[in-house]
Amino acid sequence: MLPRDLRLSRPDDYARVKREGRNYTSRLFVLGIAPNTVGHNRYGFIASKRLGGAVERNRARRVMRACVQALHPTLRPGYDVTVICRQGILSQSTLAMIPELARLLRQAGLVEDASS
RNA sequence: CAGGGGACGUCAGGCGAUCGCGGCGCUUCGGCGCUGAGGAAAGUCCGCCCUCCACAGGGCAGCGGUGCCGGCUAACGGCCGGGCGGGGCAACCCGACAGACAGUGCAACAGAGAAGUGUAUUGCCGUGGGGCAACCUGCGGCGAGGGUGAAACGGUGGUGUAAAAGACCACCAGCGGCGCUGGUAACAGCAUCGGCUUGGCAAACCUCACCGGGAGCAAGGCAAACAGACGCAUUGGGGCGGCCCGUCCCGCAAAAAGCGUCGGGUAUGCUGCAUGACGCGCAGAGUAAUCUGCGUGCUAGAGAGAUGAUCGUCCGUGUGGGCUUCGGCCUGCACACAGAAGGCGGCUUAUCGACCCCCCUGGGCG
RNA sequence: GGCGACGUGGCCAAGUGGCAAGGCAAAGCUCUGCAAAAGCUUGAUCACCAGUUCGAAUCUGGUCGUCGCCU
Repeated sequence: MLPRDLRLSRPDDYARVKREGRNYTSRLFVLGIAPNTVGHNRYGFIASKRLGGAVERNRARRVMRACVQALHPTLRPGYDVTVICRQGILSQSTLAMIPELARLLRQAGLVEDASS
């Protein structure tokens, strides 16, 4: 799913989302969303050092990517999205996270009305 | 059988399905094929390769490191073998293991005295004085006994004496010198002599021997972008991160180039970036570390960072529940430490466990 | 990824081999009708684990944590 085109790569991109975007928070995630001009969505994933070592942080990012992969076809294009995980994500199963992330995206208005 | 030790150790769940990710190759641009984390990838504690500082030279000072002997290695603070010391009944394990008669220094408190051929209002002995006595006190000798301390200036027995003492003697321990034997050496054994004892701390300064130029892949190179000001010069200026030698660069008409200071700007692309002191197998040399030869293999290369998600099945261990004909069966859960970022050799630290081989001690049976 | 510095009561900190200063804060007591101020008292695994030493916050090695720098 996420080839390189669909990922945020520059530090400036993350800073722009943090500065201009809107935030949506749940128990496991913090979403930052800002419109972009590239015509499709781009995603970035943040796992802080509070989660643990490199194994835990890489694991958290992979799980977040798997969730976004499942939801990406239903989303409205043209936005930069950052997903920040909070503590406790490593003890949750992936299948339980997808509805929670979908609820946040719907709250942000990114879910296509037709497909939902 | 129980407990324990060693080791070159080996492994780190296996197989399969669907949806996906990085790299390489092919492509009819739909896709297809191959391949994709570790023993520690970790900590960054050592040693190198590599890159830049022109070359990376010598000496002095300083700083840092290493420190029994021999060997291995590209090198090492690593490894192997040996010696010495310590621990264990043993197999075996552990050791920053040079020098304290080159010098300087340190030892709180307690204690008479803490290293100085030093030590006295505890004590022992002789003797004088006072007192009925217990006892008090002057002088002299002593360092054995008691006591303090982490540590008190050899031990035992005897001679000796008023009482004592290496004051003297015998044996023992320890120190030093010379010699012989074994060993490449560290060292060990033996013999002899000496003064009779000269302690501890060098992970205190230090001495001796040896080693080390500095910085690091965000090194460095190419391209792109941005692009100013000032200063520097003939018995000159600057570099080689201290000094000297030596050597190099620039300049000696100007300009350019160079160097320095300040300011501005910048994480954009490519490269460095993976065939190497490489892995595996066999044979040989060596006690071993290791080396040599032959054959064979190519084995991650990202750039906010690729291994994930959902399942099936099998095996092992632990644990909960149910059934049981006590052999087991069914089912649920859990199953280590941990993720490459230039590469390599080590060390250290983390780690649920499983397996192979060798050895020691104790018990039982034959 | 690389390089470097630092961990001492709740906070700021001195101490560099010999019973761990000081200030702020906190609690208790004195003083007061009550408070404030003042005075007195109380409190430390010296980040952790080993080693050297008679003796370690200090010296040495390792572990953990925090912070800074790189063009």
